[in-house]
Amino acid sequence: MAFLELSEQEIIRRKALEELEKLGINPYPAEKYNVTHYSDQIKNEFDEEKGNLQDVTIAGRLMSRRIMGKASFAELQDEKGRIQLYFNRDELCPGEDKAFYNTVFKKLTDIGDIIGVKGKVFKTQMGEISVNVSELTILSKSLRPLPVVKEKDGKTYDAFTDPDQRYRQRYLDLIVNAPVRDTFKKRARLVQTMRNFLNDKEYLEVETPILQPIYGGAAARPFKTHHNKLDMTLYLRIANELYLKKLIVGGYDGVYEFAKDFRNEGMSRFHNPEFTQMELYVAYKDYKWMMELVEEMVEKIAIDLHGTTKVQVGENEIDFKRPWKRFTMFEAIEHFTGIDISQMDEKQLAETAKKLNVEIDDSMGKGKLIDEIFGETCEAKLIQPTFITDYPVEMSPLAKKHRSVQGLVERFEGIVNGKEICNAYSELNDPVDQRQRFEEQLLLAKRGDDEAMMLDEDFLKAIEYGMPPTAGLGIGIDRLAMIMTNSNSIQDVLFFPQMKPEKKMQIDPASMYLELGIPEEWVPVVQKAGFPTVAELKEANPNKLHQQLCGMNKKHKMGLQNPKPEEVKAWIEA
RNA sequence: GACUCAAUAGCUCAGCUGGUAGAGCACAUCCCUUUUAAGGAUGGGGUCCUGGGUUCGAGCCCCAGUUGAGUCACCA
Repeated sequence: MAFLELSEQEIIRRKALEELEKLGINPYPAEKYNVTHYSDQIKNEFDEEKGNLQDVTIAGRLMSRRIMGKASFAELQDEKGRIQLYFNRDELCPGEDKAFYNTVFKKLTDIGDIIGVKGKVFKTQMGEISVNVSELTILSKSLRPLPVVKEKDGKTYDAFTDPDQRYRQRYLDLIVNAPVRDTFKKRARLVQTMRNFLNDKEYLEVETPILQPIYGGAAARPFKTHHNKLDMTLYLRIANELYLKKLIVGGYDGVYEFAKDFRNEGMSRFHNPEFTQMELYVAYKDYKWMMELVEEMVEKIAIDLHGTTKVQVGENEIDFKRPWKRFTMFEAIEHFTGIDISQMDEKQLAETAKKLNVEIDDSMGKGKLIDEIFGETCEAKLIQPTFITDYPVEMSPLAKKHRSVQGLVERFEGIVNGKEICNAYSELNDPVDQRQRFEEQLLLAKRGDDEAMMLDEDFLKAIEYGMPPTAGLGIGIDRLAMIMTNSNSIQDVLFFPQMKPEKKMQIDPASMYLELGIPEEWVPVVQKAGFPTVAELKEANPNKLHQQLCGMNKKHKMGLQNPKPEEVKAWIEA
């Protein structure tokens, strides 16, 4: 009953599929197809004077067709780009029988089909390098029409832009919007550069559990799940910090992991429930050393991706050239507000926050207040890469106390384009202090902070055996990818960002209709008539339904035998 | 979670004060020179997001819902 749910264009394509099969052409052949060239290679290597590339085979998706009698032009898109194809009837069909050109190519091939062509490269009168096709193979017939996007001089016509469709059907976005493919290549390159950089330093890439009995290492709400056999609650990790530090205890001097983390929080253009973070821990180092590593690594990524340290992000040109600006948190606040809060107590901080229109509540301790003031007054103004150092101890239960300033820890965040991209500490390796900090977190939790950390005995046990002084880093790969690809939303650097499921119309299976005595061929017609469920059918007016069904039979020329009115009545009353 | 905006043909979008649903591309038919957003002519295609309401009459007005986007909140 295809015509009831398919669009006209889909029906036409299905018919073309049948026609191909009738002609003995398999629209989905099993054999491998020997591709010799990519589109970009042909465009780069072809030399009219040399007359090279006289026998090439390429494969890809047909993106446009211009048919003019016995000559046609088409565009083929492969992974590397697009190239024009030229089809000439008499060259494609040298003999008497021109059916292959007239029928198979002209009628049964559509935009979106995956095809392979063999031919010789030449330059058209318009000067475009093209392949003169002598052999055409259909490799996969496309049954749905593709959005058609056209381009001229960098101007795009009828762009495929609906974000809902682009994210839910990312493959379409990738087929039709070339810059999207490039964004994800850049993201892959970014990860590769980072990995090479760390491997060159002989740090060990490791994997640690995603399902964790106690979540920790960050301030966030987790996803909760359940293991049936063990009958226990498990959490999807919010960070992998504590496991990586256990590996430092175990004697590796440098470990890192590209980790998918999961946080059960709101979504926005900067937040997806699952996101990727690279965490790195290096023994015998401190946070100052780590700052230099971050600068060097990110600068290298910028150069690798763009050939320069300067990257255009929205309206800002960001320069990742070392060294980056450095501010302590108190300096930054003083710089942007003119207020020195370094000596204030909790009460004074709360008053200052109010004065600066920073929203606060009673659950906030001294550290949280300072953090809020910073977040409100400074963060968005830090466009060029900047390190903010020396955070209040209350906000950083896993960081080592500052070597010279009371009440602070040795911590820094890297801020670029007004957003945090990384977070690092001199790791706390004093087990007595660590236990105390966890206990303070418990107090915060009692005060109402639902992101306070849980006390992790297992982790404490590990560092009680002794962990070397260690520098640790977490760097947000998605955020960094956004900056490096000039993407406005995290959804643009994730292939499949989290989306709400589309609400599907409920449809009862055909068997339920058959039980009512409805002939099989009429079931989809009844459903299409506005009764997708048996329950709804039970409410129908039999006379009206009967007329509706006969009407549809006529309109769609289905050629079915109309049911009698009493039969329709019997279905409804069955 | 709050507020604002959006949803119409396969795609991009018009649609006046409430009165017979439109364009470009895509698709089909016919003709046709190596064309460049690209040949020409003709034609078909709609659950106007869903469900209610107001009205003689709703794509348009009102209410509720679905999905998306933006801003804010939480957060990396």
